[in-house]
Amino acid sequence: MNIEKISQLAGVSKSTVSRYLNNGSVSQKTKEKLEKIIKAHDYEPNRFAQSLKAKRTNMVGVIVPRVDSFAAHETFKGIDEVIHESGLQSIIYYTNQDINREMEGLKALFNQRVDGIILMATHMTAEHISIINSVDIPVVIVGQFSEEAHCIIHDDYGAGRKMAEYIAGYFKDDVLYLGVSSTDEAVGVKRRDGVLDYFDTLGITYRTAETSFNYSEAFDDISVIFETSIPEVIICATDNIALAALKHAIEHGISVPDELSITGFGGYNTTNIVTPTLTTVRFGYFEAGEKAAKSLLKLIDGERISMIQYIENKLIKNESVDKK
Amino acid sequence: MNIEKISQLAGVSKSTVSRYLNNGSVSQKTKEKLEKIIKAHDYEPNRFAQSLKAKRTNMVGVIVPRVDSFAAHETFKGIDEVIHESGLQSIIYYTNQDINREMEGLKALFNQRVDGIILMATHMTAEHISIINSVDIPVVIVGQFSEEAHCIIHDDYGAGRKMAEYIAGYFKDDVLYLGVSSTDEAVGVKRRDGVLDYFDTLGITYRTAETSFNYSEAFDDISVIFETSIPEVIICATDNIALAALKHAIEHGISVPDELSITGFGGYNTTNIVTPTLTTVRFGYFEAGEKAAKSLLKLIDGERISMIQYIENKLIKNESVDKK
DNA sequence: TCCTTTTTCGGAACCGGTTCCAAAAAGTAT
DNA sequence: ATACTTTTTGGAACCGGTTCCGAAAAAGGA
Repeated sequence: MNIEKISQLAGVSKSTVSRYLNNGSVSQKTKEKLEKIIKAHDYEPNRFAQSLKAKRTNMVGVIVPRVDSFAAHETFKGIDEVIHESGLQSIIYYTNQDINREMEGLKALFNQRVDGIILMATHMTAEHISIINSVDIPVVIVGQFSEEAHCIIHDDYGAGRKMAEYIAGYFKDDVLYLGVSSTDEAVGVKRRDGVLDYFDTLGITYRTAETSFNYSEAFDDISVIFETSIPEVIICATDNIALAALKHAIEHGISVPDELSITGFGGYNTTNIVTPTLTTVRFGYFEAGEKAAKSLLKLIDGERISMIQYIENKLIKNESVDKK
Repeated sequence: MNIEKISQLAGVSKSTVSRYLNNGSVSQKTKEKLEKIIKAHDYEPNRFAQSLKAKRTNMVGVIVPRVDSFAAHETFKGIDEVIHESGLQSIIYYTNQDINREMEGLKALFNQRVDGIILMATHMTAEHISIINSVDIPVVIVGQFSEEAHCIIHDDYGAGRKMAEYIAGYFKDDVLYLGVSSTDEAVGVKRRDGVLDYFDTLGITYRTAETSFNYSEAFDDISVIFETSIPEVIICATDNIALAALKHAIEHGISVPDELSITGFGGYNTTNIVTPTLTTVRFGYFEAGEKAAKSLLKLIDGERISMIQYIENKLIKNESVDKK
């Protein structure tokens, strides 16, 4: 079934059917006739033929570094919900955290003629920017910051500060901040600075250390750190790291939160499953995904939007902090 | 840049360029000439134009009920890896566990002219089958069984049996099997029967109860069950349920595994994060995804494959069982 | 060298839509 | 009824490829 056959059945021309299907500048009579025939044969126009001549392909590309993290999931769900509701399709380009495949993905999706791309970036490089500029379709970055692209980011500095304020209410010293590499601008730098700047203004003394995003690597690092001395409170840059710290503490009979308080960042589901439940900052991952998709749709429609949009987060006061 | 321009630059006809791009029945000389020109302008053929005339769209549809479970993730990763390596694109149709959207997805993806569909089904209904039959492209179902469709399934019965054998080595009575609704054929029926059939042959006495896949609902159900009496060992139909049981035990000062042994099924990452680590059966989710994708590609190429393929699983002996 | 076979190539139709333009029909005002 | 405006419609070109078919060129054989 194609537009030609429909037009023959209705006794009109192809162009009339096409017009009916799109803007609809068609008389009431033909409209009704076509509606009936199209429904009867449940005809749907061929997307490829449509996309060939028309500008829009009604597909958006989503570049996803991983799918096995809470943050990535939630963000993806937010994106998909908006895209799906708008009647578009999302094409996933999965990179398995390989930053080179992010570049590939940008090019490949552009060549696919998607209408726009959402990039869940691991971190931004100059090469990213240059490809994004060379690709003349809208691109929205979610989760990482860049001055030269539209991006949706979490208020990591604010999150750090919230946590610092909360911790400062109970502890004045012997704080350990366990961060990640500062190659990650959002988590490694902003989040850390949010915490430490506030401690600095209050004159709270702290130590810092660095580990990996990976659970087992973090676990090993923590074992080494705790060998020398165990702090009163450890502020971990991610929930995963905090979970590793918790695991270590339980294994070594260190009571949490009585002897050691632990906090994370993220608001992962697992933080409510472990015992004690983990104090953390919950980020609006889902909202970020939604906003990214909505922003992309606006850009596709030619609207102008602000280059940076922030997503709120919230301190979740759970059991892993000693509220003495 | 399009095929016409390339052909003009090379001084040959469109058809020659097309032939070069596809089967390649072109003389060595023109081959080299075209290669150079195409590389110089980094030309890539328009997929929509290609798909219009040619049969294959080089896109496969993947219907995904959820992305926030370990099982779904791993399966998806397996699928994506194979699809991506084969130079195809996967279009995700996310259903958010709404079974009606699975039907929608089948129709929508078919209308999109994808070459084939992988369905990560929640459970199979007659309607599924009828749609799958009406859609005349290959469909592979992963994770659920149906006699009338190609499917990749986990050996749930075998997994149940393995666990039963292991548990039977330490416990002879006071076993609780906490299952899920038998509307879920794989988990609710097969997995349960694998456990209970073996217990029956050995004459081991047990109780059974039923709960939900959902962590919090399971948690509430467990609280009710444990009010009357606490068994020596609880075999939970999923890791999530087992985690809920563990949580309850820890909260109520029930020592695991000394007073209560707990097991799950799934092999989720979280089972190694909690303390004690959880004894479970690890399913080959990633392999299932891979096999589903490979099978689909074969079907697309017109090969015949067997209707049912099983994926192996493995008992993981962790700390949550009392090996007295 | 001539004939036959094989390989390479170009022309044209086609895939299923969209869009522009001019013609036809309908509506309105005089 | 006529002239003018607006709405509706059909024809044809086009999007960027693929594919069939027959012609031309190259290769092989006698």
